Amino acid sequence: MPELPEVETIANDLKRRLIGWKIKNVWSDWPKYFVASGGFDRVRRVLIGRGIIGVNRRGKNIIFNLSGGYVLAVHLKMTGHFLLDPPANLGYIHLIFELKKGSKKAKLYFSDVRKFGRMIVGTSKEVMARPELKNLGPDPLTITIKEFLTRIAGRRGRVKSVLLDQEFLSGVGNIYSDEALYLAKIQPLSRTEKIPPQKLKLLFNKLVGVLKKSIKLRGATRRDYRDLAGRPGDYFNQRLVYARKGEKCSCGGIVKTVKVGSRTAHYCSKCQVLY
DNA sequence: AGTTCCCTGAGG
DNA sequence: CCTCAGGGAACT
Repeated sequence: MPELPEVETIANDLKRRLIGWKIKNVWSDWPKYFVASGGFDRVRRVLIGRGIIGVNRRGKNIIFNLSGGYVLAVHLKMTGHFLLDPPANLGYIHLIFELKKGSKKAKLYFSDVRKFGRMIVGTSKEVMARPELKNLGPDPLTITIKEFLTRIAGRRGRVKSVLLDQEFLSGVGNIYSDEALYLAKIQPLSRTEKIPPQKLKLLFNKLVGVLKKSIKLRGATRRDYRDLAGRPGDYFNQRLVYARKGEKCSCGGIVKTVKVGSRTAHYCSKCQVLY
């Protein structure tokens, strides 16, 4: 599911709701989530009793800052999402955090059909030094256009692959790379080194624009993504090319797909230019 | 730079 | 039955 706008939505919700709460217990029926952190038993020992003092996003990761300098980094992968005391059980719950604040109690559920999610637990220093976090590129919402142009000038190859590379920029995935390339009228197989500078500038502005628009709409829900309350995001209904194969573009062209690596790119075969 | 795999479910 | 799915690590 989740790309930058979805993870941003969840992280903001978590921050608003959970700061000041304490982890009382942790349950999981899928200990594989914790293989990279020394296993579930160790993770339980580390987490139980800690307070939540902050929640942030780094790329597509949610970072829980815990008392004592510890952090929990969560990658939702394809289908993971958090639910805080949802009105209904939405299923596929493989992890539960029991929380308390004074005499109040709450349960934070992790729902994840495909069980691809990953959790990393440890001291802040330890976790941030791990390659999956340390090697993340800058965030598209904080990088300047100048930095973006410098970075992309150092990259050659298919622009779609470069946008998806988390070491280039962190947070962009299949939906928003397709949408940004569509808005900038660049065909996804274009080589970065052949795209004119003014078009790269446009690409960056369109990328930032579409990410911000989706954050306002609380993300895109195709199937699994939900916010903390279990509500879907609205961007998917307003998407331009993603998952619109065969539909007509406003220019009269038809939306086609092409495989780029292991991903499907969607583009208008008429108005997007191949460089 | 291009597969393959991790998992499960939906849709053709 | 088969292919595909918003991600990314680990392999050639």
